[in-house]
Amino acid sequence: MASTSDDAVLDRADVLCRARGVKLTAQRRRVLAILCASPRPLGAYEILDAMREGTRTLAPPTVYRALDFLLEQGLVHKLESLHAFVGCSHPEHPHSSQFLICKTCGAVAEIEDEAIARSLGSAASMSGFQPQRRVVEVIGTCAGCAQKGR
Amino acid sequence: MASTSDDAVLDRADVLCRARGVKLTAQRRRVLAILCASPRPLGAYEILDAMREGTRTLAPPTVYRALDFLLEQGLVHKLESLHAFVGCSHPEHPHSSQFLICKTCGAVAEIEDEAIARSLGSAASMSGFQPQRRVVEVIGTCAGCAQKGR
DNA sequence: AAACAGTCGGATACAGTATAACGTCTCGCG
DNA sequence: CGCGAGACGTTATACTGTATCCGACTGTTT
Ligand SMILES: [Zn+2]
Ligand SMILES: [Zn+2]
Ligand SMILES: [Zn+2]
Ligand SMILES: [Zn+2]
Repeated sequence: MASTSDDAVLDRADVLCRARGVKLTAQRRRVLAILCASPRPLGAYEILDAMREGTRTLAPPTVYRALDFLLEQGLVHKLESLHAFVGCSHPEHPHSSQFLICKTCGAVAEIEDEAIARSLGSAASMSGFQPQRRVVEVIGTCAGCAQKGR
Repeated sequence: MASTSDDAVLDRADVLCRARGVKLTAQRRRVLAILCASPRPLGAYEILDAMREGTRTLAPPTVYRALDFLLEQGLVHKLESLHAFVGCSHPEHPHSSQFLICKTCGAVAEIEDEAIARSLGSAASMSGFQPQRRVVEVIGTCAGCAQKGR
């Protein structure tokens, strides 16, 4: 993330949670803020370190609980191939997106491609399979790094 | 896996490795055999336990080294969302497949869907992204379990 | 035969990721 | 006020994966 206005994202998250009758508590908001401020995905322990800035004493479960909540609410995504988390770029509507992960610079692009979703869905239904969660992560080199690297 | 003839898979793997000038050693063959005999993906430590059957004393690096080799040779795949491994169902030709993972019975189907591959490729090239590895895992309910569950 | 290089794998220790279990505090409600 | 639910602190522990060092074996060179 690290968008032009992270505060806006946080405020939108606030509104979303209120509308859903769930609480974006201080800890949860803090985790979301840290993720949104990072240009690359963060591991749970990196988030933990970031939250400890300023002599706070926190343990892993605190972070994992906040992450569980944010994942449930679709405010963050987990990148399985990296064991890391990113803020969602468009949490307003429920979605299942795909990720392009640059192994050179670490940047991650979240895309929402209709064609991928369709082909995934039809492959599943051909097998009589009922999808619940989709993990689609492409690891490679982003446009910027490909330029430099040549 | 747990196909009709696991030995056949092993023998084919042998031939493949010989053709490539690499060695399918006893340990590697053993890991592959264990994976092929299992109806569901196995974690590294489950493989380790299986290999210890009969008072053998083995440490994690042994299994991870064998898995690294088998992954490089395309004889097994890693399921990132499960931290587990499966034998490949068609290792003869290099491929990048997709997985349907039933969270009820634990069974995994490896599919190779041209449409998914195409849509993934075109989404990447639209972003100028150069894919190297593709992780596509759909978690849900398989046809069999959906039947029973209703 | 002796020396050597390369690969495989045994063994110990450790790093990184995630959760179980239990206690406390607070808030909203009857 | 007394109660129940949810959030969070705290400790300990489980699970997943690596770094490192060393010894055994194989095939090659001299
Ligand atoms: Zn998203
Ligand atoms: Zn890049
Ligand atoms: Zn395969
Ligand atoms: Zn099933």
